[in-house]
Amino acid sequence: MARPRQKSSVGLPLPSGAELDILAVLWRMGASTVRDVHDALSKGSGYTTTLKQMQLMTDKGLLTRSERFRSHVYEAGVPKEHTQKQIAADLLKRAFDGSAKSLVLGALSAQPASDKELNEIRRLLGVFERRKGRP
Amino acid sequence: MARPRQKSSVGLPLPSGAELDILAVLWRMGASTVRDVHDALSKGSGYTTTLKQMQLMTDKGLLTRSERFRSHVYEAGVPKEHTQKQIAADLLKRAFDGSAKSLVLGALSAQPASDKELNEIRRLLGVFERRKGRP
DNA sequence: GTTGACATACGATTTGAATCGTATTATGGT
DNA sequence: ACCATAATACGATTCAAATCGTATGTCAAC
Repeated sequence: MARPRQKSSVGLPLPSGAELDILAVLWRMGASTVRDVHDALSKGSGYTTTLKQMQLMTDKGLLTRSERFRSHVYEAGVPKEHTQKQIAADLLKRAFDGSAKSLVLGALSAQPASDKELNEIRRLLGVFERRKGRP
Repeated sequence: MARPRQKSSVGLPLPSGAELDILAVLWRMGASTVRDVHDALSKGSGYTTTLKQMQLMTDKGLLTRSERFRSHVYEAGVPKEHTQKQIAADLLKRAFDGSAKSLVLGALSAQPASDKELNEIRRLLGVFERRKGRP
C-alpha cells in the first residue's frame, strides 16, 4: 500500500523544515563545515544528525561539498532567492488562496516591520507596478 | 535511538502540507463533507486517505465535526487568519531571515499581482505604519 | 428483507524525515 | 610507533505523515 507522495512540482523538491534551517545557515554564513553549521543551529540534536542530514542534502543536490584541509566544506547548492521564490509560491497557493495581500498581512501582523522596511516594501511595489513582471 | 522532534513552539502544531490543503478547502468552501473535500483537492490519493486524514485532524483539534443526515460535516477548527499568521511567522524566521521585504519580494516575483492588489497592499502598509502593531 | 450505494471506522503499511550509535579514517603531537 | 582528537561513513531506529484495504453501518428502493 501507500503510494509515494506527489511531487510538489517539476524540478527540485522543496526543502523540508530541517533542511531549510541548514540552508538558511549556509546562506547566511557562506561555506561552512558541518561543525560550524551544527553549532549555528543549536538544536538539541547531535552532531552526527546534522552531518547525516547534510550528506543527504548533498545527495539531493541541495548542497555542494568540497574538500579542504581535514574537513569537508559545504555550500548551499540552491540559490537563496530562487528557493525563497519557490517557497513563497508554494505557500501562496496552498495557504493564502493565491492572495499576495493576505500573505503580506500575515507576515506583517506576525512580525511588525520598521518604518524603514515598510518604505522599502513600498518602493518594491512601485517596481512591480512599472514592470509587470519580475524586477 | 532517535529522540522526538522538537515542537515548533508552544501551543498548536503547525499543520503539515496535506493538512494545510484540507484546511484551505474548508476555509474556502465552509462546512463540507469528506467527499466534498476529497473532490475539491483532486489529488491522486483515494477517498479513505482523505477521510483518515480528516479524522486525525479532528483528533488534533484542527477540524470540528458534526452530524448531518447521513454523513459527517467538517469545519475548520482553527481560524484562517490566525493560522496564516503562524505560518507566515514561522517562514519569516526560517527562510527569510526575518525580512518581510524578502518575503514580499519572493511572493510578488513568484506570482505577480494586479495593480489593484498592489494598491491594496499599499493601503495595508499605511495601516501598519500608523498603528505600530496589529491592524 | 435483501440488495446496492454510500458513509464511517479501524488497522496496517509505506515512505521520508530526523535521529543516533558505532566504526572508520586522518592528522598532529609525543 | 603510539595515542588522542576530530572528522566522516554507514547502518539502524524512531516518529510522523500519508496511504490504502477491508470491515462495518445505514438508508432507500425494490
